[in-house]
Amino acid sequence: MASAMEPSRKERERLQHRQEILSAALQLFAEKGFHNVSMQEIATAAQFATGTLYNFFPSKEDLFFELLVATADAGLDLILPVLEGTDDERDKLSLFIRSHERFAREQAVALRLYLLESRGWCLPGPKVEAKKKEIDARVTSRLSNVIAAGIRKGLFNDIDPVVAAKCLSAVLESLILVAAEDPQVVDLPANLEKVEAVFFRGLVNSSGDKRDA
Amino acid sequence: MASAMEPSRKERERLQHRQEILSAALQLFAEKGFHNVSMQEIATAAQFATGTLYNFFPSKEDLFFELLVATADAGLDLILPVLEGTDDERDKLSLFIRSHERFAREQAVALRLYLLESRGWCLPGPKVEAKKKEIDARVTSRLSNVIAAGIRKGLFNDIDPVVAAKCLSAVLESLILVAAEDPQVVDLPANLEKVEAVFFRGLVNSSGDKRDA
DNA sequence: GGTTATTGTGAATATGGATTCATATTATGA
DNA sequence: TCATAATATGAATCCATATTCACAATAACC
Repeated sequence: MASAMEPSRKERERLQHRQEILSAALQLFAEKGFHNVSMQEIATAAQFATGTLYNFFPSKEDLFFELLVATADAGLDLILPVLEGTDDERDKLSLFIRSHERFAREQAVALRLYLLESRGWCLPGPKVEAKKKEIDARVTSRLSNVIAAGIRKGLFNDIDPVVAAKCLSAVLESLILVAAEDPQVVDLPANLEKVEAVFFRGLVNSSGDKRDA
Repeated sequence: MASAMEPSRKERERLQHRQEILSAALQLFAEKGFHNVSMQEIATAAQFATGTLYNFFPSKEDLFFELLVATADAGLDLILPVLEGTDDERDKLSLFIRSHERFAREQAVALRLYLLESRGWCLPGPKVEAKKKEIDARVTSRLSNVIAAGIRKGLFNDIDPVVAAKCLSAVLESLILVAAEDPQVVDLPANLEKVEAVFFRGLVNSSGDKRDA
């Protein structure tokens, strides 16, 4: 048996199979939603037998939850980092908004999974509920911190940062969701710019004076 | 048999029964979502036998669809009228935003039904899809017309009216949905005011000059 | 009261799909 | 090559629930 260092070929293969199942499931869930995809379907798509799925995941719901967590975390890792650093808060927000384009492009499928299920009401389970709230809290908190900092520096108008943060993320989510439905039709970058315009002419203090902190 | 004028008692009773079924179903669907409510449950709640439901509605999906249409239309009738008239566009938008409080209060249940299902992905059926788009189009079109008018009059900054409209409705939907989940915790009127602040400082031309059309 | 039409009933049926498990296949190590 | 363990298989099981339908209750009309 291999040491703990190097995963044996067998272990790697197992992981690989696991990934293949997850990947097939992701495609299907994102396209049709939890309730409209059967384990049969997933198995067929992943080129396994039905029973095999249960060697990897105790239930359909667990399989789904694992996907949800993975995709949500990956998404956040793509979006949240631009809010770090000590840059100008306007730049951060602008970057944040624009980063949703890459997000939508690179993770269209994962995104659909996350947004569609997290907004709707298809799943029971306190696990999902909890995860959803955790994600929401993470985004809102980072975003509102940035906005609050901007307000302190006099870059932004004095507006409730939490409400502003929620507004912004609601808008971005809805925009991205529409864009994910038919990417050809929607010009996401252009729309993101327009959203930025809407919010910035609201948030940015129009008289050019800065107090600076 | 009664004339076409006066619905007979029998007819009225039948309508009444129908309403009772619809009402029970609304409560349940709004609370648990389409897939997590059984016809048994609805029948029990409405104090009928399972089979009786099928004397009124050909299928579970039809029952649901009927509710969706009814509640959506009622909601729109509550919200859209404030956008009519020749008032000041700022007032109209302000009223529009504030009218969501009444909406949330008076139609909390219907609202949950509509928002939860329309955002998620629980239902198949092109009928539902179509209705959803129709509703969305109605709201966006009225709203963006008002914004465009405001822009022409110099009341608002020159921002893409359609995008602005979509932003606003996305924000209001999300706010209302959260408020519907636990009405005690969320101070909806206060939040609506804050949303108004966010949007208005963005939309309202901060230099006080009006061009007027 | 008896006859017929309408409406309600709920057990029985049908279906879809998640989960299980006895078996087959494949890998591992001697 | 054989014995054993690990995986994979997919038909069979089980369950939930939408839908049906033969029958019962009720109302309408004579």
